[in-house]
Amino acid sequence: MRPNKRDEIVRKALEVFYHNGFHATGMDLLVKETGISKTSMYRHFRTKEDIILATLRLRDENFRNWLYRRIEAMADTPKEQLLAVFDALEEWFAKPEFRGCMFIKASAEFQESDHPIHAQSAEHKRLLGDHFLKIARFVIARDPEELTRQLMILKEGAIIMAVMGHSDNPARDAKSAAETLIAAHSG
Amino acid sequence: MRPNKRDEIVRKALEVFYHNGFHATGMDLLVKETGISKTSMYRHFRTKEDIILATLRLRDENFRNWLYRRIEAMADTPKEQLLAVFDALEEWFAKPEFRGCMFIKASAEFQESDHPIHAQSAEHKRLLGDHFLKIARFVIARDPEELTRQLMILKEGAIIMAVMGHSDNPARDAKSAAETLIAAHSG
DNA sequence: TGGAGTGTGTACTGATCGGTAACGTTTGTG
DNA sequence: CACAAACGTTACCGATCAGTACACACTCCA
Repeated sequence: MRPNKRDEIVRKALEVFYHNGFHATGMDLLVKETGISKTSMYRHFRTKEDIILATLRLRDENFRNWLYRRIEAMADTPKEQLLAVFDALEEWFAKPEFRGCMFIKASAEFQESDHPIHAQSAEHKRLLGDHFLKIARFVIARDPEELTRQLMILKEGAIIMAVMGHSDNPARDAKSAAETLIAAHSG
Repeated sequence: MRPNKRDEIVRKALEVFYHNGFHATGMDLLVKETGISKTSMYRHFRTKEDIILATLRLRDENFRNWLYRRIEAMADTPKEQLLAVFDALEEWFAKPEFRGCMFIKASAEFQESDHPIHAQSAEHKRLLGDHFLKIARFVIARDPEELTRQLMILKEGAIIMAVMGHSDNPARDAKSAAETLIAAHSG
């Protein structure tokens, strides 16, 4: 079997789009940065938009897998796992390649809510929320949905503050807030 | 005095950039949407980037003035004012022209942290945080800085969830979280 | 009255946009 | 070995990008 060129395109394009932005990355730059010919790209994908969608699918898979496994590795109980989300965020923010959430940026560049790219970004957040909710059901009995929505708000807010804010450690702030909220919901 | 054309450009360009995005808005579209000639724009501004920066300055002024006055009108005590931020957010999210936070979008499209547009967006968040901190000092004595950072996280997170999320009312979720946090910090 | 300053409209620049055509080369497989 | 699919290279397409040049109209003020 030949090494899968399509996957290679998606893998490399992901890095370029994440680092450079979507509109700001032209196909010529994509060719230069990935070292893959334009002919090859358009043999596997109809349009630039299709490439973007494929990178977002890969990013969704990579990020959710990483986060889920990370919080499982760091914590034993469901409650500790919910809090470990913010420890994982802290690790993410510290990575040198950290450039914010790719889906927030995608939905910022493609704003119409019925646009495929926007819809797919929203889907990523929905899947994350579903996973958190499953865990939250083990932690509290009354209104785990509200707690989950609030934890999502903390997570997204921490990401924004990590990109734009002046706070040293938004993940730690968010985690201590999460501790308070979980305690309040449990009481 | 002639009516100030420069201000008119900034006012109208603000709407177009906010609705359409920065990279996605070309100068020709800007001319069409604003009804102002390209010659006139380049007489008042050297580059498109200068126009963007001017729109962000106006947006910062408009938004902060609106928010500050709104929470003053809605609440008497400092604690109620901090919570009224989220009532104001709810009003904002409900506006038909709501398209998320212009500064989050700007910093998503211009990612380099030393880019003037990115820096100006971060400055907006800093000014907001400073204002919240002044109020928070009246509410709690111990670590108002941390509470402020957490409220900022809630605010930014609520905006993201309003744009991408599936929750009905992220502002309400954020507000109830803020109530819990303030109570915890006060106790 | 007559510039100076400000505005519009149109046409233009070179560069870049997303995407394609043609052609030769490599590579896995029958 | 032979063939076909996959790949790279190069050149190209029309459209659009940010920005400029030029001719002309209006208004203010000396």
